[in-house]
Amino acid sequence: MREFLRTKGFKMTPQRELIFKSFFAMGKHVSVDELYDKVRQQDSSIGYSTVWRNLKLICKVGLAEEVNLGDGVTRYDRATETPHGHFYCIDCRKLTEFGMDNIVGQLAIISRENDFVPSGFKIEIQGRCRACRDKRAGEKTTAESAEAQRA
Amino acid sequence: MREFLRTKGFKMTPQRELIFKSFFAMGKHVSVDELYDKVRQQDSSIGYSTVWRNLKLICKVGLAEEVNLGDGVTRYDRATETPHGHFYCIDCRKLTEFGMDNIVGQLAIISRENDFVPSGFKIEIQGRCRACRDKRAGEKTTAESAEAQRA
DNA sequence: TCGAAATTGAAAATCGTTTTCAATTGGCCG
DNA sequence: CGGCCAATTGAAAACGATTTTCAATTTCGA
Ligand SMILES: [Mn+2]
Ligand SMILES: [Mn+2]
Ligand SMILES: [Zn+2]
Ligand SMILES: [Zn+2]
Repeated sequence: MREFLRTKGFKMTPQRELIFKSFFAMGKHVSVDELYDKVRQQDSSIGYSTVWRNLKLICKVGLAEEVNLGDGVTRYDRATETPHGHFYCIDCRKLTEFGMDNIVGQLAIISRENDFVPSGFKIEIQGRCRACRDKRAGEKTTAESAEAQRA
Repeated sequence: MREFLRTKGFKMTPQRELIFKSFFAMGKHVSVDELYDKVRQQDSSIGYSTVWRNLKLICKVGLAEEVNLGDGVTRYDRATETPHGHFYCIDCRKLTEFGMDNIVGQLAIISRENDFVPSGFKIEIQGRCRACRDKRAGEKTTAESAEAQRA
């Protein structure tokens, strides 16, 4: 890692090392805050901006990319060998992944047909995960059928 | 329109009427600022928050939906009969649309296979549009081949 | 017409992101 | 080894789009 960064003109520091390690140790779709908290457990002197900057760096060198779901927080997703799409539960906001190898071909075709040179594909499927559907079903029978405020 | 809103429990006002009219008269993917400017040309007394609130309302009643591209501004896209995806040019940030009827079937299948009940699909293809590619080509030959700063 | 509920506009509050700046550190060079 | 310069860090402030607050006004059904 140190070497990898050096070739790109970046230096290694204790903070950076801890941040990188922690990021890759955590699950996918990590927010700055989440990583900040995590890192703080090891070294409470690390600043927020350092975490943020290194997350940006991780993206810049191609090891991750930002995921934006319109809910106000940017999440960082480790780069994967094969592209994947996201299921975004509109209730619990959990992200789940799925492969999209079969679809990528079609997206490439569509791009070509539209004289567009693609560099990346994003597929997001919104809906409800099993857990939230079950929870809803339970609540609906129990509670009144009045207006359920739009989640 | 007035009637449509009334049935949903909303009132009509001069401001609202102008905002709705203007929104649907403008092209797709309108931001609050853009609509605000547009509306102001007709009635310079309308407040920013009123425009914002009505844009939200338009979404709430299903006539449009927010589009988030991670560039900091939320855009509002008129609801279309058939779902469509977006080409997002990483140079000029222009959005172009494409139909995705053929792909929706597959996304539905993928969802079912993953025990996820979908309510919406989003496909975003990032890359470069023809205009920006041509522009780049021109610049590259003219200028030096030094490090092109990552756009 | 009356009044409750919705709407409006200005201003302020939010809040995640990004920048600033002085101090510190990493690592290449001699 | 030192020394030096660019990179990095941390705290704090700046940003900026979004959202809320609140008093005043308006809508529309009873
Ligand atoms: Mn992912
Ligand atoms: Mn669109
Ligand atoms: Zn869920
Ligand atoms: Zn372009």
